[in-house]
Amino acid sequence: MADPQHTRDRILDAAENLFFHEGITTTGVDRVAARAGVAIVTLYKHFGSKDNLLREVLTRRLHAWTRHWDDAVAAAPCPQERLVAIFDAVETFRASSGPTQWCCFLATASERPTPGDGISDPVFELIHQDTQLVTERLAELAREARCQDPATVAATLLLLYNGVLASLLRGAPSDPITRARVTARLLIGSCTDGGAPPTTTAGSG
Amino acid sequence: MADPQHTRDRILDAAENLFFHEGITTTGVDRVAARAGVAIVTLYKHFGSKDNLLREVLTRRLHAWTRHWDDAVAAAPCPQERLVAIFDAVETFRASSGPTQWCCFLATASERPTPGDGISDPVFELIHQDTQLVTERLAELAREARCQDPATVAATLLLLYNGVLASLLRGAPSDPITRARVTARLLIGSCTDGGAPPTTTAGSG
DNA sequence: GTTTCATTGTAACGAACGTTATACTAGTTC
DNA sequence: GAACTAGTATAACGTTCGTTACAATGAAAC
Repeated sequence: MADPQHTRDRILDAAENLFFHEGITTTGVDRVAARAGVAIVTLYKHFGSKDNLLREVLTRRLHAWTRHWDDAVAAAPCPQERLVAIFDAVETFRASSGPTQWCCFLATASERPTPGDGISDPVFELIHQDTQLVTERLAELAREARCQDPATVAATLLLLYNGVLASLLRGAPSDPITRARVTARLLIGSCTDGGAPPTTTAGSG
Repeated sequence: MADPQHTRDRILDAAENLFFHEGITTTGVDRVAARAGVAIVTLYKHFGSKDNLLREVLTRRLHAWTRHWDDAVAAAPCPQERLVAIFDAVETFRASSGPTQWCCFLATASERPTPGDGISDPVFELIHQDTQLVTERLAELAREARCQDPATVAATLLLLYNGVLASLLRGAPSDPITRARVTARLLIGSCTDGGAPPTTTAGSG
């Protein structure tokens, strides 16, 4: 036994599952420890506090999400499809990370009191970091796809992306990822010079 | 003094503001009472429990939202715009209900552990009720607007609607309501008989 | 074989929270 | 003025939660 990294990962896994399945405040540290199969003391030796644990969960998740998105973009056949690849990434990410029902960053933001005035909350920093990552990257991909107005396209795709995340929480519409893909292609097709957009968008489901 | 209805409303206002600004679990009953300017005992005389208070807050909010949406639909000049009116309703609803940052139903769902098995949670019933209301109504409006595939149009509008709510929480994109309106019109124009939409035909997923 | 390291079990502290009981005040109604 | 109503103030109970202290176990390192 005694592999610190393995223990650490198990705790992070348990926290991620519980926090974003049952709520962060609702989930006690004891339940996280129990789920991970470790003692509470071990959890505190590794992370120091619940808030710190949450921070590390979000950090890990941000990295994992970025990796999934990178892969999806790399796998896309053309610049237009690279823009849509964000929805493929949501799909594979969800498939890989188990039954986490929805976006950890939005869930955290909704549960947490907004930090007042000049106070900087490291957790909110992470949420903002996630938002900025998605925003900037979409704009960059939109430029590469030669959209007439990359900023607008990026904003609309971000809207669709947020819609997918919230829909997965709400349970409706039933297949938001497919809907987002179809809508995104329609949008991209209507605003790029190059192309007669494909008339059939059966897609790479 | 001594107007029970007024007291009741004040408590509901305070609860709505605090619950969906700082989180439900995070907000204590004492803070709600203090914000409403009433004693904790009065709060319990009126609502019996925190969970019951939350239920009534959500109920009132669902009714208010429905009314706003009704008005927006009634004010729209044509069937196509009646479909888009949901986004006008979000705008006026937000303007009227103060700085509540985001959809109370989604926030509640994200904070609350999913009820297991056959257990029925009245709060989750309300959330589901909200989802169903929006879904059915959008489908009905889509039929009235003579969309080729009303169900698909409704699903996409629901996706955009969810996107608006999540975007308002996240703070990006900056003006999600306008973005949603533009996207919705593009979508509706591309699938109704009447208009001369862009050449793309949205595949039926 | 002692030291070191990762981990465990138990117990407890202090704070916050949901909730209730008791006793009290002020206005309304008859 | 008695009865009723709406609300207040204070205190407390039981629970849960985040966190820490203490003593102990077992495996690897030298």
